[in-house]
Amino acid sequence: MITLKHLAEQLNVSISTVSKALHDSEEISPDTIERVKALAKHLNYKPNKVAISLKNSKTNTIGVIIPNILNHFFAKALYAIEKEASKQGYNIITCLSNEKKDKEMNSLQLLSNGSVDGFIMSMAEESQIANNVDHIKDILHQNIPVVIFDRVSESIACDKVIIDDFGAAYEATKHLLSEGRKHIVLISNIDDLSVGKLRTNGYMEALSEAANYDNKPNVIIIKTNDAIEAPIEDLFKNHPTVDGIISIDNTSGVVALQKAIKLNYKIPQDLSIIGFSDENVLQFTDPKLSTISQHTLDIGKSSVQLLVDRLKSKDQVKPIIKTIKTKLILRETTK
Amino acid sequence: MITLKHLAEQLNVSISTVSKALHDSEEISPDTIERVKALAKHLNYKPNKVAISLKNSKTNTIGVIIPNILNHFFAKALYAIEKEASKQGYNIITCLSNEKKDKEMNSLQLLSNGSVDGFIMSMAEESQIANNVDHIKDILHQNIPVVIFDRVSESIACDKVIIDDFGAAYEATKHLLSEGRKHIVLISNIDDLSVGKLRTNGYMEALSEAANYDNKPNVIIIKTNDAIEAPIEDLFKNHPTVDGIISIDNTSGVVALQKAIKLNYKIPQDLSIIGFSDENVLQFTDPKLSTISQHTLDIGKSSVQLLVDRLKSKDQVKPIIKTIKTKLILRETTK
DNA sequence: TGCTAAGTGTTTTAGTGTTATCATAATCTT
DNA sequence: AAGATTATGATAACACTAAAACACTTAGCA
Repeated sequence: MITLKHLAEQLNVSISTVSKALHDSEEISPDTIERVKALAKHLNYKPNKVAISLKNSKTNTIGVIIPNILNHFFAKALYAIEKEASKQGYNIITCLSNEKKDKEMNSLQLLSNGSVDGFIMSMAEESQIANNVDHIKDILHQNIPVVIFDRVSESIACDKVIIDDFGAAYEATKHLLSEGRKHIVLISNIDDLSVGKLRTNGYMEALSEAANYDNKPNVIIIKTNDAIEAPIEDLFKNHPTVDGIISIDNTSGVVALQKAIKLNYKIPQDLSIIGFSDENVLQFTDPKLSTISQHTLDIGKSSVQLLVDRLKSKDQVKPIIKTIKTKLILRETTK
Repeated sequence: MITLKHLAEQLNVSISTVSKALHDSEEISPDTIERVKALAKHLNYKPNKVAISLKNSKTNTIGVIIPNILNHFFAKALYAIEKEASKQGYNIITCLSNEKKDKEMNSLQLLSNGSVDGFIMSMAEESQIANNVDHIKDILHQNIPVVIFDRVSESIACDKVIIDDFGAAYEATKHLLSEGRKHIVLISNIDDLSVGKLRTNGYMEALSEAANYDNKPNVIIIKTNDAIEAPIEDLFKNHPTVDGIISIDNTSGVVALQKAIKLNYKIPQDLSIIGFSDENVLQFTDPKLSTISQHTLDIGKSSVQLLVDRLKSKDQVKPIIKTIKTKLILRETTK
């Protein structure tokens, strides 16, 4: 690795002269600047990032903690985070908590030793179920900024990026009601998560406000590691009259669609289905699934922007909560 | 941030003493060691990673360059890489080339300034089409180790992790032939990639070896950004007698399955379909897609192991090419 | 003309946090 | 009292940069 020292020795000048020359300092003669730059280019000199980080006490690196990269929502969020971070001159160190609180805690601890300037994260399922957030508060106490997106906790005072989960499910339910649906079921395999509960509440509220809706709310909860298919098959067996399904996670909707097709439901004539997710590989279903789009790219981008703003501002601004608009996208599984 | 200096001042000892005490040096008295450790723990001292990296000229960080994180194969590879790296005490800096050669080159350049000890990457589509690999060779010339997985180039001499693409497609084709299929079509939307070409060759070879197979090979190539659905609909329209489909990417197989169901093909009686990919969300199709599993977790894990070995060994071992076994997994879309 | 003041281009020094090496002082053996 | 042992401290090095110091030249002015 070429260093300032190498350049200085070859040019018979001091290290600082080289440093200043490379920074186009006014103090250095044009001639020297030129000679230094020529040699630097010739030897493909690159300033050592580690040394600069040490000097400046900042790394221009963001720690990103993702609960589950195999979940398309998080893959897309990571995509957006990387893109915006890169644009702003930051690298990202990626950690995958795999929904484990211990791994999440470990990653925060390991990177809070000067490795990163701040964190962007979404909470692991385990942390969220137990509302176990002390490890995150620890980081904040060390004055390392944290931005949490999607899966947040009210007990942490930091910047957050969320969507209006309640409103999104409320709107989707309203839509099915407006289609004249009489038996609307909600399917969730994320009931343990904050966002899951909020979305369920939105569904409940919309139904309770509906004047001429006679059926009781029907929420089918699928536990995290259970098979998705069996409960959905049971649903169609026990309640063949179901005519509206809202899936509030990003897989059960597509499973419901597959099963309904297999059982010869006419979609959307007999049955409407609304999923929850950005467009993704599931778009290849036929008919195409109507979904609530979370605008995942905006979520990722906003998270980076909040963090970068926080890193740049010296004075303590109080926590900002940014809500990203969702959009009900009607494709072919709704009337 | 708490430093050795802080501890030293508070304890009225020198910085070296503190450092030694924290490392359980024999030179330091048990009493002092205890006092130092107590205070360190109390103040939550963590050795500054950046300073240690500077001192040791190594970062324990791996740069990972992924062509497309929205592709399930790469998401899973990243998952495996992160897991193994974490186990071996390395962090990963993730860069997404988004199939662009420029972004790939940029990431390599930006991180080759001491930010990472080595790279794990899979080549961007652009780089691979043009066999544009000088930027990767540059890194190798700087003595920074690189491991390339899946999408490789023969003109680069470095460690690689690949699968037997030819053999995998050959075996799958053989299987369909053994089912007595008479019109086997191959669908590919990765014809520009090295792996795509190899897989296609495997299919061709298997067919050419088949004694009583009368149809010509039929390869449907879908260009990267084109819609997948139209060519597949055309296939069924123009060749309704198709009775075997091999998809060598990880999406077209599931689209073919959807379309076939819609057209009332009985699967697998009338038509067998084999996809190419690990299990993923697509497992929710009904019937379940038979696939060639790439053992993506092994690919990621092996990549990390090769890199770590390379980083640890002083002497130049010549490049290692590791081939991961694939497995034909027969589910419900094959007889 | 001679002195100071200002300007120019460079080097020296110090500091970022850590650790390895060498030095030193105090205590203990013999 | 010389030598060994024990505990601690000082220094240098990693690569870099900001600030201070240093020569040297030139300009301004009595």
